[in-house]
Amino acid sequence: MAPKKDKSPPSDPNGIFSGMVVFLIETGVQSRRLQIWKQKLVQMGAKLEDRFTKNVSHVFAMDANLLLQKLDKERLIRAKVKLLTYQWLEDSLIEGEKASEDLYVLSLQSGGGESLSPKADNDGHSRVTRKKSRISAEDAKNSSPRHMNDNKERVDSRDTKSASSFTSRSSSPEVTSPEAIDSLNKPVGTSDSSSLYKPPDLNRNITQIFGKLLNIYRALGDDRRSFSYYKAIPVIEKLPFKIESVDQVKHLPSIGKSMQDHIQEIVTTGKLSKLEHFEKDEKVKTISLFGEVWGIGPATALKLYEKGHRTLDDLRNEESLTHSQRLGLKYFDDIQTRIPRHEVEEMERLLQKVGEEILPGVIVVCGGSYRRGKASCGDMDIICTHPDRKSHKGFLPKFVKRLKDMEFLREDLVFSVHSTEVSI
DNA sequence: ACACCTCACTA
DNA sequence: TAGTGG
DNA sequence: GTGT
Repeated sequence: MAPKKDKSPPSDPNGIFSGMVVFLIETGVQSRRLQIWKQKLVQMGAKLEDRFTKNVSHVFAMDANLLLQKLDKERLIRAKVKLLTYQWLEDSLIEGEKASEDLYVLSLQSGGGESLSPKADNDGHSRVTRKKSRISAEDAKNSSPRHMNDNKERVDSRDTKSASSFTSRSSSPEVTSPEAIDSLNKPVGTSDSSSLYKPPDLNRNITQIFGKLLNIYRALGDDRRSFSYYKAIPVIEKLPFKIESVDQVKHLPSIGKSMQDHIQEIVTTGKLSKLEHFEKDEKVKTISLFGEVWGIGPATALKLYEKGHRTLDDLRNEESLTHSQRLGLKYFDDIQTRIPRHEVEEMERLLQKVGEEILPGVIVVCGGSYRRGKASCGDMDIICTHPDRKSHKGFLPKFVKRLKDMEFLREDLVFSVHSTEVSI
Protein backbone atom coordinates (compact mmCIF):
# COMPACT_ATOMS: atom_id res chain seq x y z
CA MET A 1 0.00 0.00 0.00
CA ALA A 2 1.09 3.54 -0.25
CA PRO A 3 3.36 2.87 -3.15
CA LYS A 4 4.56 6.42 -3.27
CA LYS A 5 6.66 7.43 -0.40
CA ASP A 6 10.21 7.78 -1.44
CA LYS A 7 9.69 11.17 -2.99
CA SER A 8 11.13 13.90 -0.86
CA PRO A 9 7.94 15.91 -0.68
CA PRO A 10 5.24 13.46 0.30
CA SER A 11 2.51 15.22 -1.61
CA ASP A 12 -0.46 15.27 0.65
CA PRO A 13 -3.74 14.75 -1.17
CA ASN A 14 -5.47 16.32 1.77
CA GLY A 15 -3.12 19.27 1.99
CA ILE A 16 -4.52 22.74 2.13
CA PHE A 17 -3.65 23.30 -1.52
CA SER A 18 -5.07 20.08 -2.84
CA GLY A 19 -7.02 20.47 -6.01
CA MET A 20 -5.11 23.52 -7.11
CA VAL A 21 -3.31 23.47 -10.43
CA VAL A 22 -0.73 26.17 -10.28
CA PHE A 23 1.30 28.13 -12.75
CA LEU A 24 3.96 30.45 -11.40
CA ILE A 25 5.23 33.66 -12.94
CA GLU A 26 8.79 33.43 -11.76
CA THR A 27 9.86 36.87 -12.83
CA GLY A 28 11.13 38.96 -10.01
CA VAL A 29 11.17 36.17 -7.49
CA GLN A 30 14.24 35.23 -5.60
CA SER A 31 15.17 31.75 -6.72
CA ARG A 32 15.59 30.45 -3.23
CA ARG A 33 12.13 31.56 -2.26
CA LEU A 34 10.66 30.25 -5.44
CA GLN A 35 12.13 26.89 -4.65
CA ILE A 36 10.53 26.86 -1.24
CA TRP A 37 7.17 27.88 -2.59
CA LYS A 38 7.21 25.17 -5.21
CA GLN A 39 8.10 22.60 -2.63
CA LYS A 40 5.37 23.73 -0.26
CA LEU A 41 2.76 23.83 -2.96
CA VAL A 42 3.45 20.29 -3.99
CA GLN A 43 3.80 19.16 -0.42
CA MET A 44 0.40 20.57 0.44
CA GLY A 45 -1.37 18.93 -2.44
CA ALA A 46 -1.11 21.36 -5.33
CA LYS A 47 -0.09 20.39 -8.82
CA LEU A 48 2.51 22.48 -10.59
CA GLU A 49 2.32 23.28 -14.29
CA ASP A 50 5.32 24.49 -16.20
CA ARG A 51 3.13 26.00 -18.86
CA PHE A 52 -0.08 27.98 -18.79
CA THR A 53 -2.37 25.18 -19.79
CA LYS A 54 -6.10 25.24 -19.46
CA ASN A 55 -5.90 22.97 -16.49
CA VAL A 56 -4.41 25.77 -14.50
CA SER A 57 -6.66 27.04 -11.74
CA HIS A 58 -4.32 29.50 -10.08
CA VAL A 59 -1.61 31.82 -11.31
CA PHE A 60 0.78 33.51 -8.94
CA ALA A 61 2.91 36.54 -9.66
CA MET A 62 4.65 39.29 -7.77
CA ASP A 63 2.41 41.88 -9.34
CA ALA A 64 0.09 42.52 -12.23
CA ASN A 65 2.75 43.99 -14.48
CA LEU A 66 5.03 41.03 -14.28
CA LEU A 67 2.05 38.83 -14.87
CA LEU A 68 1.05 40.63 -18.03
CA GLN A 69 4.61 40.50 -19.30
CA LYS A 70 4.33 36.77 -19.45
CA LEU A 71 0.75 36.11 -20.27
CA ASP A 72 -1.77 37.64 -22.56
CA LYS A 73 -4.46 39.60 -20.82
CA GLU A 74 -7.34 38.41 -22.95
CA ARG A 75 -6.28 34.86 -22.49
CA LEU A 76 -6.22 35.26 -18.75
CA ILE A 77 -9.68 36.70 -18.69
CA ARG A 78 -10.98 33.89 -20.84
CA ALA A 79 -9.31 31.26 -18.72
CA LYS A 80 -11.16 32.25 -15.57
CA VAL A 81 -8.26 31.43 -13.35
CA LYS A 82 -7.49 32.92 -9.98
CA LEU A 83 -4.74 35.51 -10.27
CA LEU A 84 -3.09 35.99 -6.94
CA THR A 85 0.00 37.54 -5.48
CA TYR A 86 2.62 35.37 -3.85
CA GLN A 87 1.63 37.07 -0.66
CA TRP A 88 -1.42 34.87 -0.57
CA LEU A 89 0.87 31.88 -0.60
CA GLU A 90 3.02 33.29 2.16
CA ASP A 91 0.08 34.10 4.34
CA SER A 92 -1.61 30.79 3.72
CA LEU A 93 1.52 28.90 4.67
CA ILE A 94 1.82 30.91 7.81
CA GLU A 95 -1.78 30.44 8.80
CA GLY A 96 -1.74 26.82 7.93
CA GLU A 97 -4.85 27.21 5.84
CA LYS A 98 -5.90 28.88 2.69
CA ALA A 99 -6.27 32.59 3.19
CA SER A 100 -9.20 34.47 1.80
CA GLU A 101 -8.31 35.25 -1.79
CA ASP A 102 -10.04 38.58 -1.80
CA LEU A 103 -7.11 40.54 -0.52
CA TYR A 104 -4.62 39.11 -2.96
CA VAL A 105 -6.34 39.24 -6.30
CA LEU A 106 -4.28 40.73 -9.08
CA SER A 107 -6.50 42.99 -11.07
CA LEU A 108 -5.82 43.36 -14.75
CA GLN A 109 -5.98 47.09 -15.01
CA SER A 110 -5.99 48.23 -18.59
CA GLY A 111 -3.65 50.75 -20.13
CA GLY A 112 -0.48 49.13 -19.05
CA GLY A 113 0.89 52.28 -17.54
CA GLU A 114 -0.21 52.89 -13.99
CA SER A 115 -0.70 49.52 -12.46
CA LEU A 116 -0.95 48.88 -8.85
CA SER A 117 2.16 48.38 -6.87
CA PRO A 118 1.09 46.25 -3.96
CA LYS A 119 4.20 47.11 -2.11
CA ALA A 120 3.97 50.35 -0.32
CA ASP A 121 7.24 50.20 1.48
CA ASN A 122 9.25 47.59 -0.27
CA ASP A 123 9.87 44.88 2.24
CA GLY A 124 8.95 41.79 0.40
CA HIS A 125 7.61 40.38 3.53
CA SER A 126 4.52 38.98 4.88
CA ARG A 127 1.96 40.69 6.89
CA VAL A 128 -1.12 38.87 7.77
CA THR A 129 -3.41 39.01 10.60
CA ARG A 130 -3.80 36.05 12.74
CA LYS A 131 -7.36 35.15 13.24
CA LYS A 132 -7.87 34.59 16.86
CA SER A 133 -4.75 34.26 18.84
CA ARG A 134 -6.57 33.39 21.95
CA ILE A 135 -5.57 29.89 22.80
CA SER A 136 -2.21 28.97 24.11
CA ALA A 137 -1.22 31.60 26.58
CA GLU A 138 -4.16 30.72 28.75
CA ASP A 139 -2.49 28.14 30.89
CA ALA A 140 0.99 29.13 30.11
CA LYS A 141 1.02 30.66 33.52
CA ASN A 142 -0.74 27.74 34.99
CA SER A 143 2.51 25.97 34.61
CA SER A 144 0.93 22.61 34.22
CA PRO A 145 -1.09 21.92 31.14
CA ARG A 146 -3.01 19.46 33.14
CA HIS A 147 -4.94 22.09 34.99
CA MET A 148 -6.45 23.67 32.01
CA ASN A 149 -9.85 22.29 32.74
CA ASP A 150 -10.01 23.28 36.31
CA ASN A 151 -12.95 25.29 37.36
CA LYS A 152 -12.22 28.91 37.37
CA GLU A 153 -13.69 31.88 38.96
CA ARG A 154 -13.67 34.93 36.90
CA VAL A 155 -13.62 38.31 38.45
CA ASP A 156 -13.62 41.54 36.66
CA SER A 157 -12.53 44.47 38.65
CA ARG A 158 -14.66 46.54 36.39
CA ASP A 159 -17.87 44.65 36.21
CA THR A 160 -17.92 42.82 39.43
CA LYS A 161 -16.49 45.51 41.53
CA SER A 162 -15.01 48.82 40.91
CA ALA A 163 -11.42 49.32 41.72
CA SER A 164 -11.59 52.96 41.20
CA SER A 165 -9.63 55.67 42.82
CA PHE A 166 -7.13 53.70 44.75
CA THR A 167 -4.72 54.56 42.11
CA SER A 168 -1.19 55.26 42.88
CA ARG A 169 -1.34 57.59 39.98
CA SER A 170 -3.25 60.12 41.95
CA SER A 171 0.02 61.40 43.19
CA SER A 172 1.99 61.00 40.07
CA PRO A 173 1.83 64.13 37.99
CA GLU A 174 1.91 62.74 34.50
CA VAL A 175 1.21 59.40 33.10
CA THR A 176 -0.25 60.09 29.75
CA SER A 177 2.58 59.54 27.40
CA PRO A 178 1.29 57.47 24.55
CA GLU A 179 4.69 57.12 23.03
CA ALA A 180 6.39 56.04 26.17
CA ILE A 181 3.73 53.46 26.69
CA ASP A 182 3.83 52.42 23.14
CA SER A 183 7.46 51.63 23.10
CA LEU A 184 7.05 49.71 26.29
CA ASN A 185 5.70 46.76 24.55
CA LYS A 186 4.80 45.59 21.15
CA PRO A 187 5.40 41.92 21.17
CA VAL A 188 5.46 42.06 17.45
CA GLY A 189 8.79 40.79 16.35
CA THR A 190 10.47 42.04 13.26
CA SER A 191 12.31 38.87 12.64
CA ASP A 192 11.28 37.33 9.39
CA SER A 193 11.66 33.83 10.64
CA SER A 194 8.95 34.43 13.16
CA SER A 195 5.34 33.96 12.33
CA LEU A 196 4.27 37.32 13.64
CA TYR A 197 3.43 40.21 11.44
CA LYS A 198 3.69 43.89 11.47
CA PRO A 199 0.64 45.99 11.05
CA PRO A 200 1.62 48.58 8.47
CA ASP A 201 -1.48 50.54 9.27
CA LEU A 202 -1.68 52.18 5.94
CA ASN A 203 -5.19 53.45 5.35
CA ARG A 204 -5.35 54.69 8.88
CA ASN A 205 -7.12 57.69 7.46
CA ILE A 206 -10.02 55.46 6.62
CA THR A 207 -10.10 53.12 9.60
CA GLN A 208 -9.92 56.03 11.98
CA ILE A 209 -13.01 57.60 10.52
CA PHE A 210 -14.81 54.29 10.39
CA GLY A 211 -13.91 53.76 14.02
CA LYS A 212 -15.62 57.00 14.92
CA LEU A 213 -18.71 56.05 13.00
CA LEU A 214 -18.69 52.72 14.79
CA ASN A 215 -18.75 54.44 18.15
CA ILE A 216 -21.42 56.89 17.13
CA TYR A 217 -23.75 54.24 15.83
CA ARG A 218 -23.21 52.18 18.93
CA ALA A 219 -23.98 55.15 21.13
CA LEU A 220 -27.15 55.70 19.19
CA GLY A 221 -28.11 52.09 19.69
CA ASP A 222 -27.71 51.08 16.09
CA ASP A 223 -25.75 47.96 16.85
CA ARG A 224 -26.27 46.44 13.46
CA ARG A 225 -24.79 49.31 11.61
CA SER A 226 -22.10 49.65 14.20
CA PHE A 227 -21.21 46.01 13.82
CA SER A 228 -20.79 46.48 10.10
CA TYR A 229 -18.04 48.97 10.72
CA TYR A 230 -16.61 46.65 13.31
CA LYS A 231 -16.22 44.04 10.63
CA ALA A 232 -15.08 46.38 7.89
CA ILE A 233 -12.24 47.99 9.82
CA PRO A 234 -10.03 44.92 10.22
CA VAL A 235 -10.54 44.08 6.57
CA ILE A 236 -9.16 47.45 5.61
CA GLU A 237 -6.37 47.22 8.15
CA LYS A 238 -5.21 44.02 6.54
CA LEU A 239 -4.65 45.59 3.16
CA PRO A 240 -0.97 45.58 2.23
CA PHE A 241 -1.34 48.72 0.18
CA LYS A 242 -2.67 52.21 0.55
CA ILE A 243 -6.06 52.64 -0.99
CA GLU A 244 -6.04 55.23 -3.72
CA SER A 245 -8.95 54.14 -5.77
CA VAL A 246 -12.29 52.70 -4.81
CA ASP A 247 -11.67 49.92 -7.31
CA GLN A 248 -9.14 48.42 -4.97
CA VAL A 249 -11.77 47.63 -2.38
CA LYS A 250 -14.61 46.82 -4.69
CA HIS A 251 -14.72 43.14 -3.95
CA LEU A 252 -13.66 43.02 -0.34
CA PRO A 253 -15.94 41.27 2.10
CA SER A 254 -17.92 43.48 4.45
CA ILE A 255 -17.29 46.44 2.21
CA GLY A 256 -20.48 47.20 0.38
CA LYS A 257 -21.84 50.06 -1.62
CA SER A 258 -22.07 52.50 1.24
CA MET A 259 -18.59 51.88 2.58
CA GLN A 260 -17.18 52.15 -0.91
CA ASP A 261 -18.75 55.54 -1.29
CA HIS A 262 -17.29 56.59 2.02
CA ILE A 263 -13.86 55.35 1.08
CA GLN A 264 -14.18 57.15 -2.21
CA GLU A 265 -14.86 60.41 -0.46
CA ILE A 266 -12.09 59.92 2.07
CA VAL A 267 -9.37 59.17 -0.44
CA THR A 268 -10.33 62.13 -2.58
CA THR A 269 -11.20 64.77 -0.02
CA GLY A 270 -9.43 63.42 3.01
CA LYS A 271 -12.55 63.58 5.12
CA LEU A 272 -16.09 62.32 5.41
CA SER A 273 -18.88 64.85 5.44
CA LYS A 274 -21.20 62.34 7.07
CA LEU A 275 -18.91 62.13 10.09
CA GLU A 276 -18.41 65.86 10.27
CA HIS A 277 -22.13 66.25 10.28
CA PHE A 278 -22.44 63.80 13.16
CA GLU A 279 -19.72 65.48 15.16
CA LYS A 280 -21.46 68.80 14.81
CA ASP A 281 -24.83 67.46 15.85
CA GLU A 282 -25.75 68.48 19.38
CA LYS A 283 -27.88 65.43 19.93
CA VAL A 284 -25.25 63.00 18.73
CA LYS A 285 -22.54 64.68 20.78
CA THR A 286 -24.61 64.63 23.95
CA ILE A 287 -25.82 61.08 23.61
CA SER A 288 -22.31 59.90 22.87
CA LEU A 289 -21.05 61.62 25.98
CA PHE A 290 -23.76 60.25 28.25
CA GLY A 291 -23.20 56.82 26.82
CA GLU A 292 -19.66 56.88 28.12
CA VAL A 293 -20.99 56.80 31.66
CA TRP A 294 -20.95 53.31 33.07
CA GLY A 295 -24.53 52.11 33.28
CA ILE A 296 -25.93 54.50 30.74
CA GLY A 297 -26.67 53.05 27.34
CA PRO A 298 -28.37 54.35 24.21
CA ALA A 299 -31.86 54.27 25.67
CA THR A 300 -31.08 56.10 28.87
CA ALA A 301 -28.83 58.56 27.12
CA LEU A 302 -31.65 59.49 24.80
CA LYS A 303 -34.11 59.95 27.64
CA LEU A 304 -31.68 62.17 29.49
CA TYR A 305 -31.11 64.20 26.37
CA GLU A 306 -34.83 64.64 25.87
CA LYS A 307 -35.14 65.79 29.44
CA GLY A 308 -32.94 68.66 28.47
CA HIS A 309 -29.64 67.51 29.93
CA ARG A 310 -26.51 68.44 28.02
CA THR A 311 -23.54 68.01 30.31
CA LEU A 312 -22.35 65.51 32.90
CA ASP A 313 -22.95 68.13 35.56
CA ASP A 314 -26.57 68.29 34.52
CA LEU A 315 -26.82 64.61 35.29
CA ARG A 316 -25.65 64.96 38.85
CA ASN A 317 -28.99 66.51 39.70
CA GLU A 318 -30.98 63.87 37.89
CA GLU A 319 -33.14 61.83 40.23
CA SER A 320 -33.79 58.88 37.99
CA LEU A 321 -30.24 57.59 37.87
CA THR A 322 -29.63 54.11 39.19
CA HIS A 323 -26.98 53.30 41.74
CA SER A 324 -24.63 52.03 39.06
CA GLN A 325 -25.10 55.12 36.97
CA ARG A 326 -24.34 57.40 39.90
CA LEU A 327 -21.15 55.53 40.53
CA GLY A 328 -20.37 55.73 36.85
CA LEU A 329 -20.78 59.46 37.07
CA LYS A 330 -18.85 59.81 40.31
CA TYR A 331 -15.91 57.88 38.95
CA PHE A 332 -16.26 59.01 35.37
CA ASP A 333 -12.69 60.23 35.03
CA ASP A 334 -11.21 57.31 36.90
CA ILE A 335 -12.99 54.78 34.80
CA GLN A 336 -12.08 56.67 31.67
CA THR A 337 -8.42 56.66 32.61
CA ARG A 338 -6.45 53.78 31.29
CA ILE A 339 -4.18 51.86 33.60
CA PRO A 340 -0.50 51.67 32.68
CA ARG A 341 0.65 48.15 32.14
CA HIS A 342 3.18 48.22 34.91
CA GLU A 343 0.48 49.13 37.41
CA VAL A 344 -1.58 46.19 36.33
CA GLU A 345 1.47 44.06 36.81
CA GLU A 346 1.86 45.48 40.27
CA MET A 347 -1.72 44.75 41.18
CA GLU A 348 -1.48 41.24 39.81
CA ARG A 349 1.33 40.54 42.25
CA LEU A 350 -0.62 42.08 45.09
CA LEU A 351 -3.72 40.07 44.28
CA GLN A 352 -1.71 36.88 44.00
CA LYS A 353 -0.23 37.56 47.42
CA VAL A 354 -3.55 38.29 49.07
CA GLY A 355 -5.14 35.31 47.41
CA GLU A 356 -2.40 33.09 48.73
CA GLU A 357 -3.17 34.23 52.26
CA ILE A 358 -6.77 33.21 51.96
CA LEU A 359 -6.26 30.03 50.02
CA PRO A 360 -2.75 28.62 49.82
CA GLY A 361 -1.97 27.35 46.37
CA VAL A 362 -4.49 29.54 44.61
CA ILE A 363 -3.35 30.98 41.34
CA VAL A 364 -4.34 34.52 40.48
CA VAL A 365 -3.43 35.82 37.07
CA CYS A 366 -4.42 38.65 34.83
CA GLY A 367 -6.26 38.11 31.61
CA GLY A 368 -7.85 40.40 29.10
CA SER A 369 -5.98 43.24 27.53
CA TYR A 370 -3.08 42.75 29.90
CA ARG A 371 -2.54 39.21 28.80
CA ARG A 372 -2.77 40.34 25.23
CA GLY A 373 0.21 42.54 25.83
CA LYS A 374 -1.44 45.93 25.69
CA ALA A 375 0.58 48.86 26.95
CA SER A 376 -2.32 50.09 28.98
CA CYS A 377 -5.54 48.54 30.09
CA GLY A 378 -9.03 49.88 30.46
CA ASP A 379 -9.82 47.39 33.15
CA MET A 380 -8.37 44.37 34.83
CA ASP A 381 -9.56 40.85 34.26
CA ILE A 382 -8.35 38.31 36.74
CA ILE A 383 -8.63 34.57 36.75
CA CYS A 384 -8.45 32.54 39.93
CA THR A 385 -7.70 28.85 39.80
CA HIS A 386 -6.47 26.13 42.04
CA PRO A 387 -4.47 23.07 41.10
CA ASP A 388 -6.59 20.74 43.20
CA ARG A 389 -9.58 21.70 41.12
CA LYS A 390 -11.98 22.25 43.98
CA SER A 391 -10.54 24.52 46.61
CA HIS A 392 -11.48 27.50 44.52
CA LYS A 393 -15.12 27.01 45.42
CA GLY A 394 -16.17 29.70 47.79
CA PHE A 395 -12.92 31.47 47.33
CA LEU A 396 -14.21 34.45 45.42
CA PRO A 397 -16.57 35.83 48.09
CA LYS A 398 -13.84 35.66 50.69
CA PHE A 399 -11.36 37.16 48.29
CA VAL A 400 -13.68 40.02 47.50
CA LYS A 401 -14.43 40.69 51.13
CA ARG A 402 -10.77 40.69 51.98
CA LEU A 403 -10.02 43.14 49.20
CA LYS A 404 -12.79 45.38 50.39
CA ASP A 405 -11.51 45.27 53.96
CA MET A 406 -8.12 46.39 52.84
CA GLU A 407 -9.81 49.01 50.71
CA PHE A 408 -8.48 47.71 47.47
CA LEU A 409 -12.08 47.51 46.38
CA ARG A 410 -14.41 50.27 47.37
CA GLU A 411 -17.62 50.10 45.44
CA ASP A 412 -19.73 47.57 43.62
CA LEU A 413 -20.83 48.52 40.16
CA VAL A 414 -22.59 45.22 40.15
CA PHE A 415 -22.47 42.47 42.64
CA SER A 416 -22.64 39.02 41.23
CA VAL A 417 -23.58 36.11 43.40
CA HIS A 418 -23.85 33.35 40.89
CA SER A 419 -21.09 33.97 38.49
CA THR A 420 -18.68 32.81 41.15
CA GLU A 421 -19.40 29.35 39.98
CA VAL A 422 -18.51 29.80 36.38
CA SER A 423 -16.58 26.93 35.06
CA ILE A 424 -14.80 26.63 31.81
C1' DA B 1 -37.07 40.35 3.49
C1' DC B 2 -34.37 38.90 7.06
C1' DA B 3 -30.37 37.62 9.94
C1' DC B 4 -26.29 39.60 12.08
C1' DC B 5 -24.14 36.85 19.32
C1' DT B 6 -24.73 35.72 24.57
C1' DC B 7 -26.39 36.11 29.03
C1' DA B 8 -26.38 37.34 33.95
C1' DC B 9 -27.74 41.19 36.53
C1' DT B 10 -30.57 45.47 37.80
C1' DA B 11 -34.68 47.99 38.47
C1' DT C 1 -39.13 42.76 30.64
C1' DA C 2 -36.17 46.60 28.95
C1' DG C 3 -31.62 48.13 29.38
C1' DT C 4 -26.70 47.38 29.95
C1' DG C 5 -21.99 45.61 29.75
C1' DG C 6 -17.77 43.44 26.78
C1' DG D 1 -24.44 48.59 6.88
C1' DT D 2 -23.53 43.85 4.63
C1' DG D 3 -24.67 39.41 2.94
C1' DT D 4 -27.92 35.69 1.59
